[in-house]
Amino acid sequence: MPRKPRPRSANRVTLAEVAEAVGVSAITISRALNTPALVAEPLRERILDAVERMGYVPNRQARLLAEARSQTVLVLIPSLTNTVFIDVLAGIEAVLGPAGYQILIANTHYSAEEELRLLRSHLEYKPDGILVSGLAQSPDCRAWLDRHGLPTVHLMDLADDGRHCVGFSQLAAGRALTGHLIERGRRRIAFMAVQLDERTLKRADGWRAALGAAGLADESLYFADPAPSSMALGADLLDRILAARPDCDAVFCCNDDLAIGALARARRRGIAVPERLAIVGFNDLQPAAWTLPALTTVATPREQVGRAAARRLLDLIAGDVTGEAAVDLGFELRVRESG
Amino acid sequence: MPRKPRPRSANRVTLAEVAEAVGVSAITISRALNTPALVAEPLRERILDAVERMGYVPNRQARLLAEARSQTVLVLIPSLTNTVFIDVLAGIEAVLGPAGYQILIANTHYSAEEELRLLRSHLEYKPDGILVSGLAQSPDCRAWLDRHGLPTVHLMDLADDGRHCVGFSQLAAGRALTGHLIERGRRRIAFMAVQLDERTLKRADGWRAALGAAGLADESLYFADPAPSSMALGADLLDRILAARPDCDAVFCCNDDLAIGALARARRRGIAVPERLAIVGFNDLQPAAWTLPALTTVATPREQVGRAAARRLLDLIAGDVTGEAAVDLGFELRVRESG
DNA sequence: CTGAAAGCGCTTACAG
DNA sequence: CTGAAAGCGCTTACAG
Repeated sequence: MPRKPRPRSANRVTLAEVAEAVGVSAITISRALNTPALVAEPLRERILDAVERMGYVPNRQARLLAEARSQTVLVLIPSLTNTVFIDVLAGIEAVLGPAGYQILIANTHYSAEEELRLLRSHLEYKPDGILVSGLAQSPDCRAWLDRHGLPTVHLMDLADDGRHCVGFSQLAAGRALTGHLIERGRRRIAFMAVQLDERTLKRADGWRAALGAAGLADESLYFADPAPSSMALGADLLDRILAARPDCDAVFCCNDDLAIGALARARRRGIAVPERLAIVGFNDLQPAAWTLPALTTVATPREQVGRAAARRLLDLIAGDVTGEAAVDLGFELRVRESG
Repeated sequence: MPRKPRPRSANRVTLAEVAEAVGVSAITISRALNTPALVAEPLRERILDAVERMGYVPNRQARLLAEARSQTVLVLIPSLTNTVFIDVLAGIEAVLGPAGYQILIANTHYSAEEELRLLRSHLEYKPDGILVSGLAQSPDCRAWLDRHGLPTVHLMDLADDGRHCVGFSQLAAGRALTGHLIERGRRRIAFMAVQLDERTLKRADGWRAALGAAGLADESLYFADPAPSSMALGADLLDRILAARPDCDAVFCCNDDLAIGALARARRRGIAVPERLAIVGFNDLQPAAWTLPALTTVATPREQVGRAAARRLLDLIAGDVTGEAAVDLGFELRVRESG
């Protein structure tokens, strides 16, 4: 019994309709479009004319279903407003776009529950692979990834448990920046932590390691706030730090936004930077080079991470699992004027 | 003749396989998942158990195809690195995500050819609607949109030709900011234009209108560079402007990034801002409030534009075409210290 | 409450 | 060079 025809949206011309119009079978239309060499010249022209005239646009959903593939990659990132991930995304797009993949972006808003929810719902798109930023997935999330055996590459950090990842050592970067401050003679170096995601915590561990090695460890110089990062928060936290520890001579802000806010507040308060107080950031986003004094920070290879991770994922999808699991792209100290 | 089975990727459990395992028909599994009320309690439990145990994840491609809908919205934006569009995207996501839509982001890189190419290829996803930023699509692009009769909402600007759009008047904003500078006694106000997209050109028209009305028109104060925007470019253009017009007493930078670069350069050169030279930006991005002196600029309702446009699109998709075609969300002068 | 049939719009072998 | 048949994995009516 034929089902009742459902209303289709305007202009949803199908292959069958083009076929009927031209007077050939659907598969010939398909071939004229996908493997034109297999269709005789004059017929092909008539078909392409009809396609143009009728405004036919192939239905990708149907094609992918028939081909039993999705040509889709899922990208799980914790934030869209954080420039760091935009840069990573740009790198991913630069590699995956030309490779014909559709990128599905899921914003987890730094929440483990959101992450699991988004992962589960987006698995329905049957992605060929997944790019995840951060290694701090909930155990549930990891279980799902493992279970579905989907090629997965982690972004922006390094793991040593065999998971594929492309990034750099957040801990080493935190240690290096702190080491630089120590070398410059700073002795009471505060750490300003916000958001408190895995990467921030590792930078803090690096700060602890460097302070410990120099005999300067002082946990009362650790200032944490779980709120999302912003310049305003950096300014406010600077006030809190100086109120609690007026003897502090340097502040390691866990990212550039905080540092820019802290720097502005310090200057408004008439605190000499870097003479009286060093202020350093992390990431080397564009504005870091344009503050006065220019910000000392750590440059992170964000776009390269995106590109390398995308390439790695394409390899994994193709079944090539050779090579190191963890790809370290390093980081660079950018010593400018603020510390 | 049955076709040869193609290899399916690991863990691609299908509805039919779950059905076989449970010993019922596929449709019953589908019902247990989508309309559980229609399946008897004990059977439903057995089914959900099997689904969980087998790690079944429905194939959205197949579902959407069967339902003859896509539940997808295409978003065409000119840039991902420009924070303006990230904010708009966040607003779109906030509305469309909860509504169950998948957002397909296509980055046109400010290129009309890219735009047309991306539009054509993404039409294959049969989106239910389109969100486009800017009104400057190529005629080809507009022809495609018209022809396919897809619900479309334009972002961040206003049109008067009946197209649906949500934004504000770029021209009026440019005029207002220039008017403010004139009121403050500036007489030789330069305009720094980059990228030269439609929105920038309209801001420049606003600048011209305000200067003209005050009898201050001077086209030699218009400085344009088609290069992409950056703080470094803002700094360089400031040098060029001052070299050509050392008598200039204000610079209207067509966006905040340029203004931040120009401001930094001016201060490095020892030029007093705003006393000797006013420098103003556009958009009121986060850093604008944290420069020294703080940047005078125009606040634009980016996230609200995203939200309102998404809601508008949902209405259009639902067939509701009542209401004004152009929704003006306005802008706000943010007078700070730099001009 | 459960199922057999048909269909969504395409592509992949296999014939001819 | 072109086509009839079967299938991708799901859902929608219609029966019972």
